[in-house]
Amino acid sequence: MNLAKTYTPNEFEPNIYAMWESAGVFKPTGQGTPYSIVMPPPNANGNLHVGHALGSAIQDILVRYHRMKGDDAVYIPGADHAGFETWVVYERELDKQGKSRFDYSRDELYAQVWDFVDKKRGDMELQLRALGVGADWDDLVFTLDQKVIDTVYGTFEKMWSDGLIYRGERIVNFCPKHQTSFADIEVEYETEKSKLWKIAYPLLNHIGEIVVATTRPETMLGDTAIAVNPNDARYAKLIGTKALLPLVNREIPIVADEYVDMNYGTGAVKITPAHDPNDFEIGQRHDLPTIQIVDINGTMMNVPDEFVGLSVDESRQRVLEALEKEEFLRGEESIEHSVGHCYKCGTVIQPMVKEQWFVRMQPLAEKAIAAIEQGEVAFTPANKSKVLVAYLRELKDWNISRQIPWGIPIPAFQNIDDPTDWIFDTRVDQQEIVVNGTTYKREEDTLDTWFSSGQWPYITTDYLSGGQLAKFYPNQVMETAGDILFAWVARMIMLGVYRTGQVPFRHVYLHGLVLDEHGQKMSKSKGNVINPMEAISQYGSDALRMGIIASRSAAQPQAFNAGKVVAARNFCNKLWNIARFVEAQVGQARSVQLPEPQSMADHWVVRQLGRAGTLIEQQIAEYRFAEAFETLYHVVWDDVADWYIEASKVETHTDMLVWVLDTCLRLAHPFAPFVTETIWQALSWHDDLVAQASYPSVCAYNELQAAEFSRLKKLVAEARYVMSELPGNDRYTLLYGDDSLIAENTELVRRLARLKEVKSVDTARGLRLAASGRDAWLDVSEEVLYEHQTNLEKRLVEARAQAAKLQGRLDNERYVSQAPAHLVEESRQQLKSTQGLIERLVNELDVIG
RNA sequence: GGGUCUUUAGCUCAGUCGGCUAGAGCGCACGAUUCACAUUCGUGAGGUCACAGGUUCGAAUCCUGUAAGACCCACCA
Repeated sequence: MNLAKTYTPNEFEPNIYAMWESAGVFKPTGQGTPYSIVMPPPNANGNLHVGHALGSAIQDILVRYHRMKGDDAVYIPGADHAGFETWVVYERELDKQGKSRFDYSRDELYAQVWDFVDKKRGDMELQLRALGVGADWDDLVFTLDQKVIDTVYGTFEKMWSDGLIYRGERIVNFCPKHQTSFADIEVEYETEKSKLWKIAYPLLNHIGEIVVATTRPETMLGDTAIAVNPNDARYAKLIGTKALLPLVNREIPIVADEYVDMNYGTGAVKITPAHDPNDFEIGQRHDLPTIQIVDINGTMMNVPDEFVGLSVDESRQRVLEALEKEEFLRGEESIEHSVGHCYKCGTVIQPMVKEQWFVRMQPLAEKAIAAIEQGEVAFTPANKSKVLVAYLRELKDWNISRQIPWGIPIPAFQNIDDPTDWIFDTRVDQQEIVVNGTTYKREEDTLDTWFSSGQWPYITTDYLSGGQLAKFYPNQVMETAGDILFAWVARMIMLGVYRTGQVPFRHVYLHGLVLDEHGQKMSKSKGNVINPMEAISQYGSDALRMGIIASRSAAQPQAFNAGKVVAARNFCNKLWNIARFVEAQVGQARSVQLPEPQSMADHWVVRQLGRAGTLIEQQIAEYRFAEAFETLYHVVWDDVADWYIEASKVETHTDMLVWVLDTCLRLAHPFAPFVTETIWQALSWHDDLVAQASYPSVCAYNELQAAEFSRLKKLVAEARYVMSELPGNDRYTLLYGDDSLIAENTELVRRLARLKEVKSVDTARGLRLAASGRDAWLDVSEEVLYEHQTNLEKRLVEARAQAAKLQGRLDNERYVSQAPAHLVEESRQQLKSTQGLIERLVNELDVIG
């Protein structure tokens, strides 16, 4: 025997992977329809999490399946430099060494992080291999590879000349801890309890005061106006006049702006253009000065001496105290409002005015919306298309500047003599360049990671340069996590359409968040993180793959279920043992041919495997992976192992056994690549690898023969059931009369039903197996027969209820006239067979009674 | 404020176009077991499909509303 007695995945999985790689099975064959999936590049700064196990299992199933179907399939792997994410990790490392980013230049830091990531990246790639990911490693793209940077710069230049990229002074989301700005999408809002303070500003041209309401009193130090609604009668005559800003004693105008809600607060709003997005816009409309009062460290500047250098929170307290003392406070009110936080460190985001690079989004979004609405990209689940379009419609300009050293440098230079003169240039390794006698200095910011990863499909396939993989663009499927629909999928569609004129992929499949076993979100701080590598060492890679896709539907946040992983491990063990049985029967070296079914069990198993194969194809085509796996699980376990293998112990047809196992291995391969390959290799029936084999061939069978076996199964099941209801554990004899199905299969029936004996009799006696409708009895004693009477009565009641229900349905004229004819016919047949059952049960009770 | 999703067995979840007695895994109960596998085999119990209406010959499935929960978006100072 080549197959060991026990199934021990950890002993063979690494070798199997090495075998695939050295045989080059993951390379596109150049034959067939191109089928491509590009891996969402995992962050190169750490370990894979369980979400990767789910995503990569689905991606790998699709690619392996399509390869077996004869497509020219490729799975392009990647690694993400993950700009800000990695920077956060590295900054922590610096912190541990007692260093800070300010101890080094941008170029030095870039080099350090490069080394750091280079070390980490290998781990991630090994982990993907452990998951069985059949990716074409030679085509791996790292998001800082030269070709990525070249393409990204090409896009930047095109956008620049198309007027889609501009540099502007805007309110940006700024994290004072990480000292960088963010895109809107990177800010996490949380609802917090706070207070709405009312502050009196003395009027200059009238007697009295105007009271404003604010949640951020400290920002009053930067106020440059008060705004009221133009239709607000209360303030009408104040419009155009001035008020005095308390504590600062600055004269500020009272302006009218539609933005102000008359019904909220006092109807008068203090305007701080430098630190609030709405105030900034009002400031633009009314030509107000912008005074920055919070610096990049989150401390106060440009304010009266007593507040300079205070943090925002301290400043709030001191301002309130001062206002109280000078009697400007006019009350406070408890409210709830949402506050933006840095999604990495939780620090409160400070909106502040900065000059940054922005992408004009609406021209890009419009084209993406059109493509989505025309169905050029399909979504699973389908509703996500609507959700994405709604997002795109509201999309505002995108801040792509990041004040961190780790990332792709922004390819722009500024005239040292004219700050408004910017030029595009890719010589970002030089701090200064001279163009036509003018000196320009480098922009020190880097690009938002999503700006480059948003171009992933056409970069990885070398589509723009027309490389070897160009035919794989657009990709067939983008499989990724549902929570990056906006951040990534949206940008890939927009940039793909912009740069290539076509959508980057035909289908988007989104998987949901994997929660812990109790349905809670996993997090390091809760300590409930499931490590996929531990699951692999415990149960095997195949088991994790199947266990994690089982019972899971698209984009649904669902708990990790270790029970499913165990069940999948047991399934692998079942496959293993089917193979061991077959090996023992037929040996290792032999050829696999399309067999000719002989016994009715042969015909039946051919039918079952054929049906399952077709069903799995449909289910994969509809992205129903959990159901496809369930189909596989049941055909292998229930049909093949529990019935066909058992039947073959009575009558062995070796060619058929070989074909059945071969078919199971092919069907199972996309789901359980390691164990199927291990068996395939151990048996030596083929010279190739199952990873390169084709999807199972269909084998002809006779439906009548297959149906005969189904009838036999029914008889066996009834015999088992009736015997389990009988007292004691005796083995019974089955008696049969004029019944050729039993007569021709006495040994099969005896063995499957665990009977003592199966023999023919002239006169009926004992307990009739009524349900299966065969001419068969269990040879039981009078007492047992009598005890069994109640069971028969119970079944008779059930059968009569069923018959009444069917009769009622058929008596309903509207059912008969309006329901589809085949359903009506089906009901008639059911009624007939139920009536037959009732008759047999009544006879049986007569005999006993 | 707007939107998306979820609610089915003790637990975690499937259930496609509305159509057989609503399924799976785990768990539970009873039984088996030298002959591929205790990572096994057989049998069974367990469900008011969240709730209330409606449409239909027929609803877990479609419509309306209610409740509970999850998530996303949004500038309400």
